[in-house]
Amino acid sequence: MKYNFREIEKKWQTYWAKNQTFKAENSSDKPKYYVLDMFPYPSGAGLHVGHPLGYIASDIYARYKRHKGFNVLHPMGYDSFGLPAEQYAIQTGQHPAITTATNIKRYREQLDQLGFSFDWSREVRTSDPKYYKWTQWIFIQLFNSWYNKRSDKAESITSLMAVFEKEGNINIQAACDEDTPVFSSEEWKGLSASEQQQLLLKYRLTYLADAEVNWCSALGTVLANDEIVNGVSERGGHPVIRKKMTQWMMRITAYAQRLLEDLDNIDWPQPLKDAQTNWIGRSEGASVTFNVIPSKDVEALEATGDVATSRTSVSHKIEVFTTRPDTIFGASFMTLAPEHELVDKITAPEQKAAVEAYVEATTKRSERDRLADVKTISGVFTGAYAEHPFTKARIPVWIGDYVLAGYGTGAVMSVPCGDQRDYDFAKHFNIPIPNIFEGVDISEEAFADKGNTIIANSDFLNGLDYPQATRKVIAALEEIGQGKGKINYRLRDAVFSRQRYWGEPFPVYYDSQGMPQMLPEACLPLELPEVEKYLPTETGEPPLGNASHWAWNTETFEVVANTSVDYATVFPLELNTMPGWAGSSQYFNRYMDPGNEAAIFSPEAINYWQDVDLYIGGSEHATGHLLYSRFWQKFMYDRGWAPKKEYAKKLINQGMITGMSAFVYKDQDKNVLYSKSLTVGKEVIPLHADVTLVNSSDELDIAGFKTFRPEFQDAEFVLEEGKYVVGREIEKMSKSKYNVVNPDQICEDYGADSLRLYEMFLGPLEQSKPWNTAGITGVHSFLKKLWKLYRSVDDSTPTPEHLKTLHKTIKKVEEDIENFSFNTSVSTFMICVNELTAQKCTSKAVLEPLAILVSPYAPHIAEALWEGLGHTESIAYEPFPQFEEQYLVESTKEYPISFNGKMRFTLELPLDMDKAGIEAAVLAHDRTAKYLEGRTPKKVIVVPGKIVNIVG
RNA sequence: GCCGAAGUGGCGGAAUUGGUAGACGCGCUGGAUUCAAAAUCCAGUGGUAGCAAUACCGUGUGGGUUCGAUUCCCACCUUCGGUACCA
Repeated sequence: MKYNFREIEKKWQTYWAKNQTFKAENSSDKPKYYVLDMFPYPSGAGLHVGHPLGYIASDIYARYKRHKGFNVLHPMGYDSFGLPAEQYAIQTGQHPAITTATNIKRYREQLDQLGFSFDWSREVRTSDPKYYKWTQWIFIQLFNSWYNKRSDKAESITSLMAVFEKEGNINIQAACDEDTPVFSSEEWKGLSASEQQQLLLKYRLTYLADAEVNWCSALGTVLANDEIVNGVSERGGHPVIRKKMTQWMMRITAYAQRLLEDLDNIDWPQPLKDAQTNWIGRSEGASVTFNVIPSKDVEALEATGDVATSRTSVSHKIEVFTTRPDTIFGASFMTLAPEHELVDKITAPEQKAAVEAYVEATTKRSERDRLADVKTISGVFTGAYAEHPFTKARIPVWIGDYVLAGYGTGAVMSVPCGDQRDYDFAKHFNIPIPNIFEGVDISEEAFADKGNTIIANSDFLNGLDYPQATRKVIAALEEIGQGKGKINYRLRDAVFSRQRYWGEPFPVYYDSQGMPQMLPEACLPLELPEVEKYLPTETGEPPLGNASHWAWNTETFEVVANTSVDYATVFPLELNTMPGWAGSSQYFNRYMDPGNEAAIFSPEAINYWQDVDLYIGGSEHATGHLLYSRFWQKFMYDRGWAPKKEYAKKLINQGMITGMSAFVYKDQDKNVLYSKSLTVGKEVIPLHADVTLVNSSDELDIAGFKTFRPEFQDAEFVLEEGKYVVGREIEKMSKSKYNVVNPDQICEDYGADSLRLYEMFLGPLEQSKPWNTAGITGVHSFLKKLWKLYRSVDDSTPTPEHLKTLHKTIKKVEEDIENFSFNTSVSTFMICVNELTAQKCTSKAVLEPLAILVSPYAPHIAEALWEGLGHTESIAYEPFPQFEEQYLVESTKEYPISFNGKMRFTLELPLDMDKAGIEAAVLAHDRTAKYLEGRTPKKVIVVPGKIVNIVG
């Protein structure tokens, strides 16, 4: 009987669905194991062969764990809010929900045909009100929480209010806004309700703030830093500018230190941890306050030369952050960011025009321009001076765009001898460069090596190295009240508002004072309303401003809010929606109890499943989803809802499968296309050709190409050796590059099992690799051979050779799966089948366990073979075979040999060989003999199966 | 610039703690089968020299450690990711 993969795969997919073979229960005698994939955004283009790579790997592991006796949770869902569906709605008017539903249906068909063992009964969709009810719920919890730095966790806002009542905020240590004033219990009580709310906003974990945001006018929305690539939007590549807007923010910075520290406790790829570490960007140093000398005093100072007079009339303070407080005596100027709030206040009248012109020029420059020419040094003197905290010398205050408003305090003390940017700036504007390092030449460049520093010309720091000087100067600064040790993070609070339609609505309304209020939980979900059009309103409101009717639980709201007025007008609702990462930040926990309508998940469910054991997905989410979700998890942990600080023990980044694009070369001026090697010395424009029009020897189907691109109907094709040869280049798989290979066609031609095996066979899971369909015949013919092997199975006793082949395979496959080296186990299967075929093995005792081994990789054929062996149940839960060493050493035994603890090699020796024989064999070993020449070993120590020590 | 990953046949890639480099697959060559093709099966396939046995050279480059290095150390080159004036 022929290997009819179409029939087999269809049959077993139906069987699994019908019998709910992979449904996971929330309790079991078996140990639990949770295998998670990053759920996809269902795009209109459907899946290409690159998408399932991680899903195949996780499916193999999930199936393997079932064979190993675990209760496996392996869910799948859709991250179904997002921009493309909305853009499509703007263009066509079709509601994003319809687009999304259609796309999901298509995704589901494609996923189903690959034979994944997902528990579909737990599917979630982030755009489903039943799901986003809980996204809104988390938002409310964040709003009702503050971060207590003493207990180092998030706590309920009511505990903070209780403290305010009692003693104000004098003893509170919290993650809060920089500008939070100090107040007493009396002052607090004296405030109006909305003034109190205003203050509380400074503490809440999600808060409303005027933030400098990345505004993309083409998309009509703000973007997070990780949604911007090279200064343009990740989606669409539109320009992005800085703009101040009132936005919902997430106080992720409260968790900066814990997000950093806990990286040590999770088994995630080092490059990904490094990316998060850099993104959080912890730097240790000091904050130092410089007093600005009022400009009227400056002239007096110059006249008298009396530095001390300025002490009495200090007005403004400049706070800076520095990682090198030890170099404070080398500070010869200060630089403020052009956006710094003091710029207006301290600029001297005679410099006003120049400063204003400079500020104007910088704000006009787009982020992109600023990035493009980082090498140009620019800046302007403010005419103001600050006073050195120790020497009391006057230091000129400059502004320069190399100082960023968004980092630290937006101001630096410039130490040209110790920092290259300060050095370049000083050189450019002829500012003195005092040298404060012992025995270092700074005539050409700054000296920034803090490991080799001995401080000089620095008063009480002379002769100290970096750590000593740092400690001493911080102590001195604290003493005079002009600074302290400080840890600064690059991580910013996350902007959480998007001016889009297709996202989660905020469960927020604004009261008569304009203060944000959370909807009562009973009103959730606040459903996304219907709108006439998906663009901003005429008044510039986000698309939700077009909504006339909001679908929310009005009755409940009336009861809870105790009002029966027409709140839709009295209480305006928040019109922004949440960003893409909102829905994906707790989905892994929702899978544990997806149908729960009373809670995001039950305590029983999360206490049973705890956390994800294995998470597989792309590394592109390193500083987005994978950071935000860790943040929310820690919040859920702090508030007692989740039992684990980290939600994923182990994470693997699967590599990208790239496409092999094909190019034709058009003459720049004429309608002539040159074959690849004829382009030398010609001005040609490379154009993408559809890869399906190119055969395996890179020859273009010219007739097909003319149909594909009719504008070349009459073009002249210049051939080489009678062929038009295309150029090849490896690029990301994308519709626009015409290099997409579709899994449907491959399933049709070779079957899902072949595709699964081949995707694994392509190379190491974590490596990116180009797709090349040609090689699939290899794994496909392996499956055919496997099928053939099971044609005549009998109860014959396996020979030692059969058993050796089998157990060798068991051992290798198990090791490979545990190490995620799926590519090499496919090779192992091929070797196994070739050997068993050559050995004419028909023994059920060998073929039965082999079917189980193959089952995680090629589940359909494994089920069919299993059935052929006379079983009536699915193979999915059969115990994984155990290998036995004895079968591997049937005829010979391998002795790894260690010589003087140094020399090591492996000898294959007969099992019954005695010591003398082994010694002789060791001496006969040619490489050993070479070394042993002239040195007679006294004895050979044999530890069976382990080590042979030759003592010379 | 900084951080990270990786360089092995014509191609994708194997190689346990340092121990016969190139497993397995693709491709290619030759053969069997066939009227012919597809499919299948068998043999060969890193380079150079040689009829051959065999010899020499070979894991990005140059050094080093070692009886022995794809593997460990140092320097450099290249490619790919991430990040970018972070004080």
